[in-house]
Amino acid sequence: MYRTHHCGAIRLANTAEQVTLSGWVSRTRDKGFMVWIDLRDRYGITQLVLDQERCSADLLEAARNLGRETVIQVTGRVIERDAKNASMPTGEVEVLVAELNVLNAAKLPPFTIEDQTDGGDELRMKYRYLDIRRNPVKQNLIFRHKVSMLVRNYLSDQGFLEVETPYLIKSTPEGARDFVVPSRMNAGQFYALPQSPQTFKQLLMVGGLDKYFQLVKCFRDEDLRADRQPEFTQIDCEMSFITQEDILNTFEGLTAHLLKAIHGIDSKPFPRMSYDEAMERYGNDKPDIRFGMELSRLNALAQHRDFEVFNSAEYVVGIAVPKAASFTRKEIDALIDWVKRPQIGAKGMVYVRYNDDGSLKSSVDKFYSEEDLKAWAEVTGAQPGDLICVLSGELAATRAQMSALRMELASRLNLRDPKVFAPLWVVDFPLLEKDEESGRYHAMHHPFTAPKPADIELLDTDPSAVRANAYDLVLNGNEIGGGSIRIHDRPTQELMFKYLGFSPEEARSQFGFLMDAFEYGAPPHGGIAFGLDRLVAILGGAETIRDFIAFPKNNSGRDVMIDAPATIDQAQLDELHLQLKPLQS
RNA sequence: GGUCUGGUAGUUCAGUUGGUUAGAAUACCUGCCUGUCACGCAGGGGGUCGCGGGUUCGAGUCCCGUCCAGACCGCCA
Repeated sequence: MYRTHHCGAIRLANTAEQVTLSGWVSRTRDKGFMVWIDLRDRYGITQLVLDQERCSADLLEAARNLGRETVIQVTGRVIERDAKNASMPTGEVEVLVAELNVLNAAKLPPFTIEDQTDGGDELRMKYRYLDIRRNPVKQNLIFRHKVSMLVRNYLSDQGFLEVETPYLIKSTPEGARDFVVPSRMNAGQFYALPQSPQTFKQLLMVGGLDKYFQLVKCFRDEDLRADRQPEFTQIDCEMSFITQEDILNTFEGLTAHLLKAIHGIDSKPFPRMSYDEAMERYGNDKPDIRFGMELSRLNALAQHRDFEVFNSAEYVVGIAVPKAASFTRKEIDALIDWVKRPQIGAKGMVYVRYNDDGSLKSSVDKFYSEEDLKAWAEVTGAQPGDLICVLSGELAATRAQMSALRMELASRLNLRDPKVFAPLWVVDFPLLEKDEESGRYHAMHHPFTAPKPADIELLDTDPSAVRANAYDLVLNGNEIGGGSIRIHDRPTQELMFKYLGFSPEEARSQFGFLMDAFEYGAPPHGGIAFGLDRLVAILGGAETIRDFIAFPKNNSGRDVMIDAPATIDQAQLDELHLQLKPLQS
């Protein structure tokens, strides 16, 4: 028997019991006459003690020579400590070691296995199995398990069935790039890994399962970000015989349940905002509504003066930055440089200091009177002590710039409180989005999304005005879920593919199975999918999702621990009927 | 595909205007230490300054290229 107790389990009540513990040597404190060892396992740390009087010289010597992370088993008696440590759960007791058994030696780890490790990210990823021994990472994985179980139990209680769908499916050109898998048995043919189980869950509805969910891996071969991995987990859901209202209520219920269970927060009802309103007020379809600084259109007030930059702009927009009038000239210049970086792309920034004494001072005083500036302040809601930032230019680009500036300033001013959770439904998304390069329309959500019935006639006249029964759930400025009511009849789906530029043949070869299914009694249905990794990270109060994934990929999509991806040998290539082009060098 | 930041001891970092033998902390090793818990004290070992080229009397430092890492833009139906 390796152990009678876990390392986090022993208390004063166990005093005088003989116990056997197994775990890792976290730290030894060697006073010569006496040695303490912090023995660690998943459940906690128990202090072991050995000394000259109560232990043999050999045993003491063996204990002094234990290196960090050695796996040991000890047997001994639980005793009350002379000097207690109130900061740890097992701090009132220790185990007086009678037997010590080294189960496995350990090389010196490349970084310290401590909550505050000295290891950098790259090293931690390379030795992720050591990183996972650290409390912060371990706790994140435990937290993720907790969220997953809350989701599973909640949805199961609501009558949802978890059904697995295949990972080896078919590539489709729409949407994200697919990861492909060559087929050995079918020369020259490839599977694709699913970007989502979208069509399968719709077919489960046609199959009459009524309510489906799955915690499922999805794969997208696109560039990574701090919050984006090539393989990620979705909470994928679909329901039959429902309206958009039913879906919003059901998953508002799920999300509120999580917020209540994890943070004790009552969050219902979630506010709702149309896509158009979100864009107008925040310049963004996933606004962080924990703070203000809403966008105000200043065209009417700022144009028709002598300031050509504004006069020639499609859109002039301002925000009131609370208590920022005290920014120094240097700080404001730095801010202007920030918005002018290529990533943001603004040409410049006009600012107005609304001083505490009520006076207004701007970078464009030459063109605007104090009366003018006062009007800007009224529209933006600026108070004395605030700073008004104004950008101008083409509508979509300027909105994006101002949205980025708003988020940046909120971060700098600590307005994004990680303890506050502000969920928001964004609804009435446009059905189609014009791709400026190709001039083609593509589905904003996906091609199975139903247009709002009232807008269908606009498809021919004004495609970008057609709204969809599509919705996103936004939490603190992050899109954590998105879904739609689906098309469930063949003619509408064919029409949609036509508008998206599919030939009838392309539509049939790629999605014929789905449209065939629609002809055999497909129920009205719709659904939603949550990004579990991101949801867990946000609920856990973190920015990056990587620490909530046991074995994440790095920025370049590499697993630096197993060193993947990697080449395969010629025999494997031959078997798969693949021939590699020479690599460019 | 692009922009930016970084790469110096096992690790995290500092390294001034280009100038003597490249430092600190921590980790590690040795010794000491009668209640430690980030134990303490004393001593010690440890460097291809990512790689290649260039400028220079002289390069960790400047220039060019390249590789790696990170953040972001594009991309992510």
